[in-house]
Amino acid sequence: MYALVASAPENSAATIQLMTAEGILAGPAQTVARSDLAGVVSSLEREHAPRWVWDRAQNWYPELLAANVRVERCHDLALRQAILVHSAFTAETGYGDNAAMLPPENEASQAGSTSTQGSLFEQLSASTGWDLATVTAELGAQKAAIASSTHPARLTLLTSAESACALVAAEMQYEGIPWREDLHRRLLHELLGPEPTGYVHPEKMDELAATLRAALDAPALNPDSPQELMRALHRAGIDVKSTRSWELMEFKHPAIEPLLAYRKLSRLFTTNGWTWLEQWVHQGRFHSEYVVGGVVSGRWASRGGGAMQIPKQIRGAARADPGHKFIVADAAQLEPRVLAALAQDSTMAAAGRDSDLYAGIAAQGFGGERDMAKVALLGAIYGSTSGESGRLMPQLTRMYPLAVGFVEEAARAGERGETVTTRLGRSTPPVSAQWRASQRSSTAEEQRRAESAARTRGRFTRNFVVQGTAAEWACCWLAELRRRLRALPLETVTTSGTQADRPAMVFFLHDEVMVHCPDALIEVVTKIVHDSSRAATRLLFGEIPLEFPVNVTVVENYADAK
DNA sequence: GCACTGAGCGCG
DNA sequence: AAAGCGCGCTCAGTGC
Repeated sequence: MYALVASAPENSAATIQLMTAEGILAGPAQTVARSDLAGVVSSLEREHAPRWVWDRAQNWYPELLAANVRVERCHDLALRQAILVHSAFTAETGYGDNAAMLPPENEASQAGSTSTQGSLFEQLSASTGWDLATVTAELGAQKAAIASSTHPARLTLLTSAESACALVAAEMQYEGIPWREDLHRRLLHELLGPEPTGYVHPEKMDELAATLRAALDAPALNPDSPQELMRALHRAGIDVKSTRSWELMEFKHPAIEPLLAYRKLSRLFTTNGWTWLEQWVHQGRFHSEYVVGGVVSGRWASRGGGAMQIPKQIRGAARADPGHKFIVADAAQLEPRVLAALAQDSTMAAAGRDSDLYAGIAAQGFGGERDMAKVALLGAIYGSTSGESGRLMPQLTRMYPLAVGFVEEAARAGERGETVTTRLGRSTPPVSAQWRASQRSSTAEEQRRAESAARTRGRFTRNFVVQGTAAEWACCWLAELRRRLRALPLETVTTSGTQADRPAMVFFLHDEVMVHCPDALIEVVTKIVHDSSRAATRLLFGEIPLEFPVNVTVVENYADAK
């Protein structure tokens, strides 16, 4: 059973239509005031357990969660459309030409909540989501496109898992990461000094700036200005081409150390300091919005608060509640393993038989040098040509012709302007007409630039197939994890039997997931994490002679993970 | 004053 | 040791 959810003509209402899997309407559509929506959804969920179909989960689910209503499954039509529009598997179906225009994002449901940004136009357009006719037509068009595609099973899996992730993302946003404001403030005080009042810098930054100005003999220097800084460095005889820290570290000069220290503190103060704390941490939780499929490769992005760039420096402020632990799980060497599976390179798969793939590769041919094996393999996935990893490529190619050949072929296709596709069917967007035109250029200078652009695109497509398929593995892992956690019988696993005592996914970062878990459930949830990873591997690749091991640590404090 | 870009750096 | 992939955030600087 499907339950289609759409915007009613009146903005403050929704239309709900039940429909069978065969597309037959089950009863009349009902119009529900937005304020009654959660109650209606809750009772339909209990009665029919339908698959909810809506323009975007993000436009509907947050308000349901706020009313403590959760759903088992959905179709997020916008996320499915983003996949199907470009997928090579649906290229012959004509779907891309007929897809409905993407629904706007509902501003009110977003995590930022300060609502200071966003033009008047955006606020107006945000008020109208898809109506019932659009939702019905788009669902039909998507089902038809998948059914007539070259790989219906893979696209069904991908679009289902992606929709499940939309639910995961909204739930994570709602839960938030347990975040101890007092510990964060203590960390800031230790590193930066007392909280400054007004528009001044913290003590420790001012001290370092003064040391730096003295060392460079530049009393008026603003260390935040790359231009001023570059001039001052050159005057002091430090001949750098940029002021990047790795380049500065090559030089020996009394100004380098205070400059690097200043940079580090400045970054902490401006990005994750007191202002960040006030803006993003409320009632002991850090809430950020996740953007599923926000990256071309299908990885998640985040909006607001920089959830996916939390520096290691402040992870100590993430603490599990009393009686709880964080279960932090990350997939070991996910991308190299994905490459071995995609290329069906059984030699590389054999190297990954034990839990450390890099060590296995090092043992097979890099004289046991694990770091060397790692640099070489990542270089192959990123398209490195120079430096140490570039020099190691010939040896890697001799050892694993299938794996290296696979990414090389993806690179060549990208250079020719073709699209490439992940295991489950996410394709790169087509090259622009401008890009294609530039490839047929006449002058030598244009030719040189065109070749450079082609190589850049080759590195992109080379990485896309691996990073994108890794994102699909992680997406399936999350979906399986969510399903299994929901299936835990509430009364047998918690003392209080309340929603608050259930294990909750609270953070996800590409190949790592964090579950906030009551102490009594740590063993059972740890097993679920592992079971879900094995399920994800089977869903993507079937039965293959390669494991995707997951490292699990149980900690009170996120800083103690790995 | 606003929108945009580049530099720099945080994460994987 | 080197600088190859994908992002988001902040600030300085620029152009209107």
